[in-house]
Amino acid sequence: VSTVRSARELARAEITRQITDEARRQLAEHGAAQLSLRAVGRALGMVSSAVYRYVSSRDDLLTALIVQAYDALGAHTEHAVAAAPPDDPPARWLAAAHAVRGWARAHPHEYALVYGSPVPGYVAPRATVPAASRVGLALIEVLLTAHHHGALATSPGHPGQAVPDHLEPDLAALVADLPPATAQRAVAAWTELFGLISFELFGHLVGVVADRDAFFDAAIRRTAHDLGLRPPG
Amino acid sequence: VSTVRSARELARAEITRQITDEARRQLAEHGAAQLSLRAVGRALGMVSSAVYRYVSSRDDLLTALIVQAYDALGAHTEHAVAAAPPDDPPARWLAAAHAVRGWARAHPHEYALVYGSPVPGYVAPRATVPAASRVGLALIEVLLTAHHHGALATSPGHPGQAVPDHLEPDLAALVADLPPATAQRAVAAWTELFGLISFELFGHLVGVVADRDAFFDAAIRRTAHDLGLRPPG
DNA sequence: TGTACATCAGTGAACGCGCGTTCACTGATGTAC
DNA sequence: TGTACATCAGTGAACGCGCGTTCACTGATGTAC
Repeated sequence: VSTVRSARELARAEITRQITDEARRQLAEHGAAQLSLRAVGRALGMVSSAVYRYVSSRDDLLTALIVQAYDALGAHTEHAVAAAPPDDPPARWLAAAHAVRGWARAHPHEYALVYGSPVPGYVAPRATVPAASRVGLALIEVLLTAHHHGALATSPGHPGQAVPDHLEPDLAALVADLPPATAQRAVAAWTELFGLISFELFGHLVGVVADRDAFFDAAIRRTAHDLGLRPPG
Repeated sequence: VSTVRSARELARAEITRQITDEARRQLAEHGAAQLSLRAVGRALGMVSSAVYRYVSSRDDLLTALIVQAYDALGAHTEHAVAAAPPDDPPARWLAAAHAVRGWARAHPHEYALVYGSPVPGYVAPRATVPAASRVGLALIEVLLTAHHHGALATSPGHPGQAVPDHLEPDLAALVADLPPATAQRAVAAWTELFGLISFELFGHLVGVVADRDAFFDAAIRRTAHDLGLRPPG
């Protein structure tokens, strides 16, 4: 009985998937501003009002795409870290950074959707938070693992300067094991990573940086070093 | 005779100014996507087609706003640097950084217009380049002045590692006097600065950083130190 | 100083477009007895 | 196994909106003699 029942449910799930797939395709091609429910329906051969059986509003669809983009980027980054040499902390950090950049360059409009200017009138629901956190958590995991293996040099910082805690409690708890100066640096490194990628994708390196690959790689290596990550041996 | 002639020209200049002013007001309030020639005309009490006497297209108006935003940010930053203690390089760097952040927070939509996701279908003409360069040039000037006054510690970098040149020739010439490692770091510091601000304005620090002012200040101080900038005495 | 002409600002209507969303409806698919 | 009913997917038309841009036009402002 439950199989029969799920026949309709399966069809429903399948068409919902087709709708978000097509929406993602149009997002990738034309950007978030051009995304319209009518166009999605048209591409799937259904009348615009039919789309409303599956999606309650345009914002609803946008939210789905945002979560999917965060998840795709997060998964891509996690896999890259997992594939890096486990006992080489700087290599793991670099793998994460290059994974983020690689995904962003391959999906510029999806990247812009989540890391560019906020869509006017749209407020991201809390449901997006876990997906949005994956890259940050992957980076923290690299640092924590290095620290637990004793592969984290104590961050120099300003000699003798106290490190106040600017972070939110939840995050502070996550990085409690790290030296405070390293934790602060790590958040800055995280923003620098996305700053580099956004500047590249949004055209601000034109006339500034000639060799983007090498520049990015050098910047990230320097950051990894400044964070205290050291290769084995 | 030329005064009479310029009567009409003055009127023209005045109304052109009113149009861009109103456009900027609407940009600040609703964002670039909501900016429309019709709405601007309406607010000024003119019919939409009349606006075309002064502006050749919507893209034309957008370009004007972009240039004005870059110029406003650039001028604000330059003044802040000029007002900082001239013999204190880190203080000058911090003044520049805080000026950029202050302007961005005061004009979030204008900031998003130039540093957020590119407007779909819009291609910035070359005319925007000089205005867009002003913040970067201000930062370079701080470094060069410090260097010429011997207030720039040699950047540690990776010991013994050669520093390849990833920069475009025009920029490389500008920073030719700086140690290569410092120049490379400086470009990364420039992207980090905007990365920090974009993350703050675009909502990515929610749940991450509690005290944004202190976090930003600490990050920029660290960067200034890493760049080799040292206070006098 | 006055007149004929050219320039320009602003009007109002229109073209053509696409959008999000609603609503009453037809048919098909599933459910209960 | 068969019938009466409920659920749901998809249709087609419509509402109401706003946009960028063009075009023939009226009147006012400036120019040349």
